[in-house]
Amino acid sequence: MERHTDATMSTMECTWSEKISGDRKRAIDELLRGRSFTKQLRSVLVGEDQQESAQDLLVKISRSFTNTLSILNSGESDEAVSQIPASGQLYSPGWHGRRSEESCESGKSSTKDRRGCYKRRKNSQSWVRITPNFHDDGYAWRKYGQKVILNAKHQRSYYRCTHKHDQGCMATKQVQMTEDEPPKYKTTYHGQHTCKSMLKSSQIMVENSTARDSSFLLSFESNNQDDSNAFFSSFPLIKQEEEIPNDDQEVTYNNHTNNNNKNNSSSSDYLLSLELTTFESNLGSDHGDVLSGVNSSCTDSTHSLDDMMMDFDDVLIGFEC
DNA sequence: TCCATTTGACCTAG
DNA sequence: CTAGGTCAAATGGA
Repeated sequence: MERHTDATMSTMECTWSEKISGDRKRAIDELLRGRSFTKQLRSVLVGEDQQESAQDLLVKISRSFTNTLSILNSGESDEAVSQIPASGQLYSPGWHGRRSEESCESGKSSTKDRRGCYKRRKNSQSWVRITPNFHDDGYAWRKYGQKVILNAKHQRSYYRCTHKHDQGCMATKQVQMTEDEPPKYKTTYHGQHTCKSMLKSSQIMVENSTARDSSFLLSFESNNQDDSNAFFSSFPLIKQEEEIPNDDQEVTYNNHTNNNNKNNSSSSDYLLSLELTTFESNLGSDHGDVLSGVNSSCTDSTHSLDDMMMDFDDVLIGFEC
């Protein structure tokens, strides 16, 4: 509440529904752009269009979806605050990455009293990586905690991005040694890096390509059906993983929800994630056989590009209606 | 002095 | 109520 900027204050005069419809239109525009880029990409992939590289188009598509999600997130209710700050606010001084203050705001004021004030990320996106040795993913991490975990032999370490405070980067990770023999390191990533020191994202690609590890598991998790962010936020990472053919690596996409019955809901977000997951999987050579079918509808990874475009169109139609 | 890590307290979700 | 996630004071190393 106190976090409203002047700009948002001024917009409060217009009705909520007006704002929603404006955001909705912008979101649709973004999606339409994405669709256009996707069609171009299809042309590139089938050899009709040599002017633009598939990689450039992928970047554009990814950006389009990110913009869309930012728009949609910024239009959400006060209750549902985006995990991904809208682009314009990313490095604003007022944004410290902690949304939880609202829950602690009432009555308490001293900084000491605010210890532990946070909201546990119940629905945030996460992906897991298991490596035989401690994995340096190239980002600057700072350890902020360590806990003994029930039924686990080893403690779990908690890391956040070093740039959390100066750039509001909300990426965190947890590292825990498994009880395997030999022990492995299970790293669970939460959130995406929004900091500018993404200097090493290319390094991540290189690391993966060199793949000194005989194998690792990478699974993307979204525990919330609304959390389409999860999928899109990991977009760049998925792309990087997919780009380098590596027979040894095992990639598993998880799009599981806590409630099975939620799968029955024909949420557009969910559909979009599914189809694009399939789409991505088909992009990088033959990963079709690697894609483990967490979702039954996803096991058929042999859609033609046209089929996927049709599905994509359907989704957009759903949005427009 | 600065910065990263350690560690116990604190808070929330389940 | 408990387990897990986060905070921040204390501590240590460069």
